[in-house]
Amino acid sequence: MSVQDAKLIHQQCADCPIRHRAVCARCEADELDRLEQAKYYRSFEAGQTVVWSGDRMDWVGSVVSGIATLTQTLEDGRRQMVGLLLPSDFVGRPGRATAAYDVTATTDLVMCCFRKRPFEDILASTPHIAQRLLEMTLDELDAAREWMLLLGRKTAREKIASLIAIIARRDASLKLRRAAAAVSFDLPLTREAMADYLGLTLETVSRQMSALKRDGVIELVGKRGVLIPDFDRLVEEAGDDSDGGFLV
Amino acid sequence: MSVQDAKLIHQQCADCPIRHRAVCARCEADELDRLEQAKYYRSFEAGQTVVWSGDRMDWVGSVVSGIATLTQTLEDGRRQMVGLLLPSDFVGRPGRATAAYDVTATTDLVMCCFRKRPFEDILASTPHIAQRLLEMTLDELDAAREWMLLLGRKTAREKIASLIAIIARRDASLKLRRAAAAVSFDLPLTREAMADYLGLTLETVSRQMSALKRDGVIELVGKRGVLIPDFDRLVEEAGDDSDGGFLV
DNA sequence: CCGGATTCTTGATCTGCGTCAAGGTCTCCA
DNA sequence: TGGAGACCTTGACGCAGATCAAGAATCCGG
Repeated sequence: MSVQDAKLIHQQCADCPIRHRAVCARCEADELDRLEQAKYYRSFEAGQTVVWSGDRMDWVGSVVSGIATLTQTLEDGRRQMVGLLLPSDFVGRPGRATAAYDVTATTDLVMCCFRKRPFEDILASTPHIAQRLLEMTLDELDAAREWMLLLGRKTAREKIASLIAIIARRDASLKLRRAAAAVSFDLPLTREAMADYLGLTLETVSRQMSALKRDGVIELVGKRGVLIPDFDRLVEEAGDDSDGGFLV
Repeated sequence: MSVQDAKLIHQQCADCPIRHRAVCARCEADELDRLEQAKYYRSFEAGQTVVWSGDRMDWVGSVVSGIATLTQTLEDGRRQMVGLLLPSDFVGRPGRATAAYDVTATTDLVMCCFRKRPFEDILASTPHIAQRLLEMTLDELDAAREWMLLLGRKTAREKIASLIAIIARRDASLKLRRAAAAVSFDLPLTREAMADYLGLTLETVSRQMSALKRDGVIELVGKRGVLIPDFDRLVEEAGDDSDGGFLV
């Protein structure tokens, strides 16, 4: 997808906190212009690193198209993914100079960015954006906490089922919603990335995928394709308490 | 500690987002009064449940004194703690009607509460509070992500060392700070609560505490008391990448 | 359509932590 | 001060998932 196409999508995206014109109906015209001037787009190829943890990061932004991940690494190389960024998700923290996590594009990626200083000014002067950002941050916090339950207490099989359910839910968010029909989609993550997300090894991920396939919970088409014949069955395997909620 | 004492502390607490008079220098007097009227204090005994997950929750609040925990539970009883609430920490989510987690007092606890509706009005009309809340929520999100790394990738020993380091850091936050002197304090959590926090069993927690003691990393005085002869050594055992950061 | 690189699957074996079980210790209250 | 109950420690054993090691499927450029 080209940056131009992505910008077009961006115009239509209702959730992105950075789409200022839509968010803020009350702002002064010159304020709007200031904001639009500060805005710029950046694109990355699949696999590229957007920023490394600890790097200076003088911008904030949101994902326009594609998928990115946030990961932390221990010095001996153990890696844990701590966030999955989808279109409209926000990256960067007002009031912090350096990146706290590695940000990596797992697919081709387009982001909409602001230099941090102007953005902070805007944040201070237009309450809507701070409030919208607060809401989004609270959602992320809920997602992170749901994920803590997964990491701390679920079995490998439950973890895999949870991840597939989560991806299915929002990949197919419109189609699905309790439609009993089978759902299919492509996993946007390698086995290794799944392992990093779930706190498992790549081998265990593969084994449990195979097990779920053997038990008829999912079907695999090629490497990345997944078909879910019975979504409720999958959710059951995920062992979710709160009906699965809506992670990320 | 009595509610009166706690209120007194509350007056002095600079971090609490709810201490409106201190936070907002620009508000109108009648707005202040409206806020102060809506405010009330509640106290709980150690072990009491503040709210159950799923319960209607028509208030928000912040901890004045004592410690509370947020936990999630799978239907078969597996429990994971997802938050530790210390004085000044905020509970409840503007724009949500029911509690998402069990909130439990682990020590005697005093909270400062607002009915949700008035609080939301105030939030909408006074940007400072939304911004302060955003900042706090971002901090919590960082803490949650650090915790995801711990849950997903650290060994039992590293988990214990991390938890002790975290508690030490902010329990002794003033005294410590690279002071080479030994630090000692009381754990505010039972072994079971520690296990729920770390995604371990109570037995494993106990075993690893003993192991750390045997290896001279910590000393135990009574059940709850901990003494850390060499803080850097402890941090090393925690395996932390980013110098341990500052969790919660 | 071929060959190399990546990514994924599967098997064998090992091990850290969970589980089950039996005491021991601290605390609190009479 | 002593006894009951909550809380903690330690041991023996088993198993889920990690680790080590081959292959097999898929992708991709030539």
